[in-house]
Amino acid sequence: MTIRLFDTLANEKVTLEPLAPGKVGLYACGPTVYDLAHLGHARCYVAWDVVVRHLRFRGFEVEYVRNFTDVDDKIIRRAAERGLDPLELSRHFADEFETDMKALGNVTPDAQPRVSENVPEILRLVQKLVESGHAYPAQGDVYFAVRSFAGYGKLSKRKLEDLKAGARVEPGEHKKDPLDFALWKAAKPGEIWWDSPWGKGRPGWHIECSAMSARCLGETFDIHAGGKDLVFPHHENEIAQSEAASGKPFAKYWMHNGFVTLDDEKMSKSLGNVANVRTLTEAYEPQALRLFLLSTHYRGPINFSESALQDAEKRVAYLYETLAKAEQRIALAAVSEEGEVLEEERLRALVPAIAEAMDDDFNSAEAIGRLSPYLAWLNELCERPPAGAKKEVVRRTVLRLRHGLAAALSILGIGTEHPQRFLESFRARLAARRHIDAARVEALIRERADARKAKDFSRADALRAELSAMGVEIMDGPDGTAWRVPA
RNA sequence: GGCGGCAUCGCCAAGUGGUAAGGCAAAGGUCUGCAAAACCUUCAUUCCCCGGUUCGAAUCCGGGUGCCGCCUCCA
Repeated sequence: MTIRLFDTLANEKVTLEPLAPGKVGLYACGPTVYDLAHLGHARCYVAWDVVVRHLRFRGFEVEYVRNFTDVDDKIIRRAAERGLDPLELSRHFADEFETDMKALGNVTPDAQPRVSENVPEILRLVQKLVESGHAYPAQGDVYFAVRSFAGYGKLSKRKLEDLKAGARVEPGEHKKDPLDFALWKAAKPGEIWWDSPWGKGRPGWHIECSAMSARCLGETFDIHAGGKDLVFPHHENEIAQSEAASGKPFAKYWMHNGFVTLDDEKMSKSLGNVANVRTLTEAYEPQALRLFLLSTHYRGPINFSESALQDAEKRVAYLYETLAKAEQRIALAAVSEEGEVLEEERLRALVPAIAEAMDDDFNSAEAIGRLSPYLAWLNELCERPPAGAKKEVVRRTVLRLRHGLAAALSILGIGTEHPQRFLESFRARLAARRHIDAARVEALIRERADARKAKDFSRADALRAELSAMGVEIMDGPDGTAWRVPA
């Protein structure tokens, strides 16, 4: 088993060879917490979550670090607008962020360092860069001298000469060269500050990731991940700072995810077309949102649309209905995993099929595609078991399939909830969306049952039509009539 | 202007040299008192266009067209 991943630095798919065999350190650039998480955050952190899940599934011991940037210009500005302490504001949105991540089914990172709790580390790093001549103080600020680092541009494949055209100096900055960037910013009156050898101030934007990744994972670590928009300048600057300070390679591999677009345009705050995660998870089933995000390869762009999310909801309903059917079947009578099953080879192929799709640059779309025939098979076994097969053999096959699916689905983080409970809450969500009153539905179903018992089928059909008009589908079964709200 | 990406069925979307996954929608069938769900079948001789390389190309090369992104805060 080898894992292949697309490395931005090498600009091609490479084989993952961790620094220490069997162990992977992964640092994902976290959010700047001054507002609710948007769909772009959801896309990105679901992608890295699946990377972590899959590496763990493959037996790697993963140390997953995702920071919070909780000190920054935008936080300071937003806090000032609201008359709040900046750290109070960022703590609030960090909590909200964690709520959203949980709703999306993401695992909690092993460490979530914050800038405000790592200022001493940051200062040590800045100091080191000043002492080694890679950085210089200027009127309370400290800047990194880009031209002092030979490898600058190697990640984003840019030449210094090309960059010069776009570089600029903001009023109030004291750069010697327009390409230089701030490591430390002098505090303006009223701003949050920490003491430093250069006076009161706070960290610049890029330095925190260098300091905190080194602290959590070491000066050299395996994978650094983030959105494509961070390649330049953020990640380019991190490399410059970190490698200039340590003299060692920084991250071995760089992974970047594609953007979320809305109406085929990049979703971004400056365009004002942002969809926040909270609004979406309130309106739609979060598992469907996750399935939608994973149905496209993480490096490509993904366009958000209502219809795509509705398709995902349908598929999620099918998935959980299938799993619930299997659980019911299994619950009928105890059966052990050991013994005769139907189509042993096919059963054995399930987990490898999914895992191998994921080995190839975490191709979740391919993996989801490979799941389909197994779900159809499971439905078939539960509803129409092969005529000649022994009940125990069918049941054992269902059990093995269910366990195989559980393992495969755990890599994706989909279908991992308790099926029956999930379906109940999903139905409640759909019923609420369509203003369906469950008590009334059940009353109509009882009335229809009486009509059917009396063989008054025209009355029964009229009641079905009434339910159908409400948006309710009913299913007659041996144990009575069940109802659902189609997604 | 510099750099980069993308273009695959009505819609979404895998596939980067070996002869087009999967999902949604649609049509037919099985099942059913009738349904729903489920299952089965059908649904791109073709991958934006034009050339080229090759025994063979959606996949590689050249040209064109269209869309998008980065170069400024952004996942």
